[in-house]
Amino acid sequence: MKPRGGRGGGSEQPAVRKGPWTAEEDEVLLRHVREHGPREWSSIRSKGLLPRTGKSCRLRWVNKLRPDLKTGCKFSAEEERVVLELQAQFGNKWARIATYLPGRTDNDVKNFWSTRQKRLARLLRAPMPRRRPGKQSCGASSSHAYELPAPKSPCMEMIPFQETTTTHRIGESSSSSQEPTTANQHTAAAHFPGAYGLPPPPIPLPIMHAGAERGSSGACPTTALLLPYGSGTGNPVNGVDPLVFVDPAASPEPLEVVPRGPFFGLDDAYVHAGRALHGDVGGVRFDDLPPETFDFFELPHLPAFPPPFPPPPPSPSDQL
DNA sequence: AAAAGATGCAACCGCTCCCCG
DNA sequence: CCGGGGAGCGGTTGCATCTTT
Repeated sequence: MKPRGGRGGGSEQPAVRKGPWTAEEDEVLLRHVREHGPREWSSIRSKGLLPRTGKSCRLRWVNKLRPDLKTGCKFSAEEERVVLELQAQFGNKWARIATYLPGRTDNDVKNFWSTRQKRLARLLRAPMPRRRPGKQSCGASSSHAYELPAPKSPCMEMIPFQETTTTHRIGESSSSSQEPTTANQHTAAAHFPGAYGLPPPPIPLPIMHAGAERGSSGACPTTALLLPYGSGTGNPVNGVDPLVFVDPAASPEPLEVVPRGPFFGLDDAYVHAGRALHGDVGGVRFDDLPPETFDFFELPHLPAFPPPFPPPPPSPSDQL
């Protein structure tokens, strides 16, 4: 795709400033929005109001200065659930997903998802390439992934989300030609046929507790010799296999279903079982669980169809 | 207490879409 | 109809902060 040459072609503007915004810049930007609305971003620079690009101004407004933003609070369980369901349905359409979450921006959703993805990848014993020593690139220099002791799969970094990144594309005649590409970026390399069939190692798995603080403090609560096991039977509603714990030493039979949560979009039909064992976990969020909790989750199979979701609500206030 | 690692988030970049002349 | 430019979106990166060792 050829770059649009004339971009920023005003050219006689002061040098574009990048990096963190100052309070003064915010104030100027807010004033502009008050006077002109959240439009005409480019004019901010062309008028010499700020040495920022229109894109930068727009981003600052959308992500930080908009008055209706929920800043500084983590995603609630409900928000988390919505993100998961919508991601499964729409794919990485963060802006679209964000329209269902008042006060959240596409960047918020994107970051939330990314964080979650990284954590799951790590928890599944697929160490993400360290960012400090070099930029991450799945598989590109995959030596890290191959350091895995277990015969899992190469490049498992993206595995945890195969089910979701793929889900929405099945049966979705997407209007966006970019979706499959995006999906492939995450899932193609994550093709790991062996992982689904591999029995997990016999390592104690902590029992989840609602409200448990997140963190890898290792302060995991009680543990039990419960291992995750994909039932392979499929979710009757959305096609996603439930996560089932089994104790292979005692019995090959599934012991319990992992309580629903925001994790893999499990259907409510599977929630009650978890509640029966662990109490009501409806409010448990991904962040609330000890990472070890997920260490040996088996991955659900791909759903056959994207779950339904109601039509988008009226667009939130992008205006003042 | 210090160092190393992990995490979360703000911001930038590249690309596409869409409107307008 | 076509091309230019603005706006928007998704992916990526940099860095400050928090946590763990």
